Amino acid sequence: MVRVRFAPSPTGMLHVGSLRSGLYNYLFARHLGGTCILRIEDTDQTRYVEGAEQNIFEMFRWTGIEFDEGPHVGGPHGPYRQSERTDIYRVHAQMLLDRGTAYYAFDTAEELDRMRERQKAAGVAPKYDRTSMRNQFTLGEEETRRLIDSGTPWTIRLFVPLTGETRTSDLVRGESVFPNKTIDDQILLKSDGYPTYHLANIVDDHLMEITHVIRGEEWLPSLPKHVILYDAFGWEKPQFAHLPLLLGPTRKKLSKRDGDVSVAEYLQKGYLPEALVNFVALLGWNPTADREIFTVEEMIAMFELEKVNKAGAIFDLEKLNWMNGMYLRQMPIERLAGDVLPILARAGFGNVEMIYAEAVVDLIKERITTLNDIPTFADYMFGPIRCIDFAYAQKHWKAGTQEQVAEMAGRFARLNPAEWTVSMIEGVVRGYAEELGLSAGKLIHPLRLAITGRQVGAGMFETMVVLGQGTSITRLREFTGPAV
RNA sequence: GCUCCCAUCGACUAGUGGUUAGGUCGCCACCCUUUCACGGUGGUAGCACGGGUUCGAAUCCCGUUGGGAGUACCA
Repeated sequence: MVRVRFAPSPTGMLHVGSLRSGLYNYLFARHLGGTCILRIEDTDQTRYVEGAEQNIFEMFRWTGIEFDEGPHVGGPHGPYRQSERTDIYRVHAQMLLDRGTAYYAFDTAEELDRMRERQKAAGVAPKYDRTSMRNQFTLGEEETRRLIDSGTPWTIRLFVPLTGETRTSDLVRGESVFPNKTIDDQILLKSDGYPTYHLANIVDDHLMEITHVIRGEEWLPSLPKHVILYDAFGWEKPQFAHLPLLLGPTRKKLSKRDGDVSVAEYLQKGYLPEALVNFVALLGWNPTADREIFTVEEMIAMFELEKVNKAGAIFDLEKLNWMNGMYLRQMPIERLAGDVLPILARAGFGNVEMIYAEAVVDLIKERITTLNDIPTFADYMFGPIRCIDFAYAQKHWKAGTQEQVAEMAGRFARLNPAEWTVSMIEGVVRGYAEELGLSAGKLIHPLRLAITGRQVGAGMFETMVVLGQGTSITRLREFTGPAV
């Protein structure tokens, strides 16, 4: 039985890269009928951000990705918050101490800084120097005991052999070999009693019976440390799969500098969760080259780690926008209208009827990229015209136009309410155009101008139907040409 | 600097020795048309470079170059 985990640290809003990692874990587990767990890695007291954990839960709920075990749902391997497991890590650190694969160190931050400066000056790679720093080996057992008993702050470091090499294996990248002399004696237990990622992660993955570790490529360089740790404990290793990074436009790891990187921002901007998930899924994984749009169910059915790419992928907003538009057009209208009411309210259009919102969304959904575009794209559907496209007005509002518009308003008024349909309105306009010997466009543009104030919009007759007979006629009668 | 990873159109990718190197986004043109979109059609553009291996390399090997990640008592 396959068990995977998504293990974010609550240090900020959930990142789109994290969303993808979580998604891949979820797809992988569901594909194989396994279990996907959520573990909160909150071992850094200094970076803890209030509300971050809540944001993780909320964003995954928004995207529909569910975890089988986690702090929010419980499970047989809890607690799922590392800050609640500190005793476990301490016991395991002691196990390593007993086996001689870890040791006490007493160096202060300043001493370590000086060590790195010396190494840098000497042109050597920065790495903890076991032979010259203050630790169990240089101080001796007795002094070590005395320091600990006297309350001197201490840490526990991983003992990495100076010779030999460590081999790693990765499902997407294959085998790699790391010279042991380049691997640092990583701190496992910090002086504040909390574990570092490396210890907590290995211990929890083992205790939680994780079979596959699927995580970002930024962890690849520390994989040998993890391999050494598993061996030090004498534990069987899970399989590893390091995912290609999500990149910004400059090909560097996607970060805040590159714009919106948190899932919450895309929610706020009116993107549909289905579109975001679909988009992010295809960054680094491709089930088949002839399709772009997939439901989560389809992705689950097709997901394979073997099809995950090695190279990083740029997060391209243009394609996300296109994809969101695709989803917008195929989404059930009721669902969209429900989402759009709060957006309208925020834009100052309160008291909009659900049925009316549905009609407007249906009218313009082909022309917008996100739901947030609605209040600005079609403000005239929710209140009086706010602005007039002057160039458009100049082009289509000529001498005599006023009278033609008035005539059409009169004819529209003669339609009974049941006749307020696209075909009837169109009939009136085209009929009148024929009488005048004009192309219909000569009349439609003035109509559009008087009713919407701008050039770009949905079909004119459809717009008038949604807007209603009374409002349409009123606008035609009250419009007296572009203000000068 | 050191360690590791990576390399197909501008972007996301298909391709696992023999293809006119395919698809999608973007861009351009045309069609549809009351505008803008949608939709349809066509087009633009790519195997980083150099050596091998092979009858034959985008595909395999080596090197170069380029890019990235890591190098914390952060994850």
